[in-house]
Amino acid sequence: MTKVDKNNSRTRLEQREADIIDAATRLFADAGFHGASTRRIAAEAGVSEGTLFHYFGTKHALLQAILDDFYAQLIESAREGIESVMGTRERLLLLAKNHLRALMENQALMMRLIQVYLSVDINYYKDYKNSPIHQLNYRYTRIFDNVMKEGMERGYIREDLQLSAVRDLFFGGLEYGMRTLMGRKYNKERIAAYVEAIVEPLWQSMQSHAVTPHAGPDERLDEVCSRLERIAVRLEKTS
Amino acid sequence: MTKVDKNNSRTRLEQREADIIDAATRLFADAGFHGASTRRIAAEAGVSEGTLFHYFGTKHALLQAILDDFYAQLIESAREGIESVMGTRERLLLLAKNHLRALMENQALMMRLIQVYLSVDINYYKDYKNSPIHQLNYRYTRIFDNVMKEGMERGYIREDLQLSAVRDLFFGGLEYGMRTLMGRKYNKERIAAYVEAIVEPLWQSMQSHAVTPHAGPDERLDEVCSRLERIAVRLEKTS
Amino acid sequence: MTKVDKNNSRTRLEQREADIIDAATRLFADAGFHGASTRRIAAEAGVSEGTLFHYFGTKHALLQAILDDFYAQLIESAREGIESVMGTRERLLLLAKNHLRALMENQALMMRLIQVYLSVDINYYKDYKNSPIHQLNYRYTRIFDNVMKEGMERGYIREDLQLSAVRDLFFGGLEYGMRTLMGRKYNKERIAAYVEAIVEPLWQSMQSHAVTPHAGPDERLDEVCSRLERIAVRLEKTS
Amino acid sequence: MTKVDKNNSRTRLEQREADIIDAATRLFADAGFHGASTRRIAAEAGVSEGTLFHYFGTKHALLQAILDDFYAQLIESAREGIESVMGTRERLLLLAKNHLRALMENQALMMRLIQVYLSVDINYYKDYKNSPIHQLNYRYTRIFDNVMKEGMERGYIREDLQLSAVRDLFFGGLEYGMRTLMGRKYNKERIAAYVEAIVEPLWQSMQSHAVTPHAGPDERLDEVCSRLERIAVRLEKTS
DNA sequence: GATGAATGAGATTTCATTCAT
DNA sequence: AATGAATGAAATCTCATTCAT
Repeated sequence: MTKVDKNNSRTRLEQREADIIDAATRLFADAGFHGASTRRIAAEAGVSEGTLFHYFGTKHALLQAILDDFYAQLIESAREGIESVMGTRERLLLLAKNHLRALMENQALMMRLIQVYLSVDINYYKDYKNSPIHQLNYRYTRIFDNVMKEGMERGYIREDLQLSAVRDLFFGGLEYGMRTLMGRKYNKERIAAYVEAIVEPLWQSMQSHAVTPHAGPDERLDEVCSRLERIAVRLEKTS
Repeated sequence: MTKVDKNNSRTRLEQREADIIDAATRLFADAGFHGASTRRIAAEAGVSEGTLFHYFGTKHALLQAILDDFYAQLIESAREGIESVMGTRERLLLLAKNHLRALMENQALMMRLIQVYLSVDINYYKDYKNSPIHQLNYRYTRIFDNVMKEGMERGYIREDLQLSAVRDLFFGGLEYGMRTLMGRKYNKERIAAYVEAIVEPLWQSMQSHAVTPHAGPDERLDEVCSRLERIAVRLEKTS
Repeated sequence: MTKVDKNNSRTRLEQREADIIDAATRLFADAGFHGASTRRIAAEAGVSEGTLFHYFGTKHALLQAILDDFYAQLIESAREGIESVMGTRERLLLLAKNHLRALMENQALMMRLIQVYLSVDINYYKDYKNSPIHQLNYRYTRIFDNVMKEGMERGYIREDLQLSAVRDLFFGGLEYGMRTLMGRKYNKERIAAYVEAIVEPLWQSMQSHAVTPHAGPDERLDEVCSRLERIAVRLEKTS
Repeated sequence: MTKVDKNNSRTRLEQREADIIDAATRLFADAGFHGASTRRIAAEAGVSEGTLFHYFGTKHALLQAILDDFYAQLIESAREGIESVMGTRERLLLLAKNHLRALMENQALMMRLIQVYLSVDINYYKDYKNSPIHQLNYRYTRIFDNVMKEGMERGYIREDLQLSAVRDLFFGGLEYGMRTLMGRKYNKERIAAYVEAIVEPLWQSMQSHAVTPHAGPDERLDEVCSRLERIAVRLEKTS
């Protein structure tokens, strides 16, 4: 009986916490961090404003909790995903889909906004490197890194890639284009197509280019061309 | 004399406008749109708050003016840049450098923030497509598109690329990685290296692989030769 | 005990609300709606500005609350009054006294001002007919109407009166003259005298004029005079 | 030449003054005294804000100038009116029509508002009695008083009337009911009907009842006869 | 633990008025 | 005489946070 009570009350606490986080996520997504007042959040969560602060202390801490949850889910689904397929290419496609889906389900241009917001808010977190948001993001992108490293070890992709650059292209590309997808409803096919379009060029650049033998002469030609072009431009200007 | 007077007073107005825009840009960059109060902005610009509103009407309008200025410069320097070199690869490197330099000089993660902010602020601009910020960004990315299209036409790069995806990778990759560069001071060499690392994989994926080995360079040589011949003719005439 | 506590706290809320309303009424009366700042009102009520808005939301809502209270009292005392006497004339005198007393106690030229103000503020209430103030006033003047109708039914006054015109004369007359009374302190005798002076002419016009025997010849003469005068005027003009 | 110049410039000054007054009247009527900014008024009048203050010194002074003009016209048309007819009743009808027309043409619930506003604004004019608006109103209502006194002297109406009360009923009744007429377009017939409805009860209460049976009509007949005789003489001359 | 009344600092914006030109 | 840029005080309202109950 006591145990049940305890369980119940703990469950009730957790439920309330979840309610608040849900409401806050929804409202942050709608109106942005500054646009969503704690009063409104509390009302939508069905608790008093006092309770909200009782649970989370500050509005920033509430945001942080949301991001923790968000990244936890993101990381979990990403991990599950890559264990379900073997090939590097398939895994990248899966990571990309997972990423986009998570962002869009959370109307997450706004998640991005918050992310950026926090990273910029130097009054709050003095430097990005040590900000909690950076830590979370780091943990998350490590999954991508590991997929890539395994791909290199197994010889699926070139070993002379600059990992950080590819990572930037991967996540940056996905998110930059997402704005175009936003507004429209979440749609599995469209996402799949978009993900392919983003991953395909990256994938090609990851292949070992052993096949292109003409490197030597080509490079020479290339350089000569550039020099000639520069001269041409200069001449055109002066004439 | 009167004319000088007139000039002076006009210049004074313009100077004040510029002062306000400068101060606002700085503070928005430091603290974000909501974090920078108009009072603070006015103080930093050395004018009264009344004057600020005399010039810009609303805080949003001030932000808009900043973005207008920012994009105007961005577009101008981008245009100048691509006219100074001929090859697609060189042009892309130049666009990338220009983009990063502009963003970093303006501590522009925050510019990005605003961009995202506005696009999200659905209470303010009901739909992203018609928002002023979208228009500006569209005009800007057209420059990239044109470079790519010309590259395709001249055979420097594959014609079966999905332009929008490459564009997303290009700008998204640059901006995603920029956060790592931020905080540190603007540094020409580091930027150049970073830009190469981002552009290189993209460039490789743009090449027609193996199947069309020599096409590129040959055509390019041809064209350069033609131009040089034409210039030679002109030079012969003028000299 | 708990009940008392509850009562106390509820009473405290009500007390605060009453304090704010009192202060606002006083200041609106002194300086008009625009002339009384929320800051000043809050200070006079002994609460913070935040609290004022916590209770009433907007300044307009505060004004509305005042008017609601004011009319509620006005209506209640009017109803009580007419039930305490029987004759139509006595009832009218009572209504008039009640009206004047309420207005003067509330320094209510200003109440009138607000009333007019609101009805004119077409930016706020687009049409007078549906404005809250009109509704209140309508409910209030219905009391007068009912007294009159009953008087007609019972034969105390003529039945061919145009009710709306008499109503306008009654309330308009009272309020127009009130300005003269204002400034001086509330004074029961003076008010009684003034009320008599206003009601007496109206009362006479309400009597069935059967008593005036000479009506026949007089009216004829009267009409002839008017006709002749009109002709005279016309002739003067044309000549 | 100089004189012409002077005339021109004086005319131009007067024109500007009139422009400002017109614009201000319109805007005050639309939005109330506080709702109409000097900036807007200046813009609508086609002058600079500086000029507005150059002419009128303060916003309150501008309002005062408007009221001066307004009452001047009101008084003039009232005087003209009562000279055009002879009978007391006709004169009262005429005064009433003139009053209503002037108010409605100026959307003048608002004129009334200002009037009340000023009289209440004790921060501005410490006491109503000495306020300029009171002076104006006093001069205006004197016209009514004179009509009444003449009517008494000539025996058209009872002499035991309390003039101030009748005056309050007359103007108060007209203005109280005016709100009902507002909103609808100015309409001659409706106004005439309304005026009759207001004046009729007052007129009845002014009649000497029973006690002074024949006094009035006789005198009146005498006078009309005299006038008709005079006109007859004139007509004989002209024909 | 939960509440919600209370706060006061601060936000954006408006406005009548001044004054150098 | 005319301008309109400049001002700074003040206005309404919002908000995250606290604290007594």
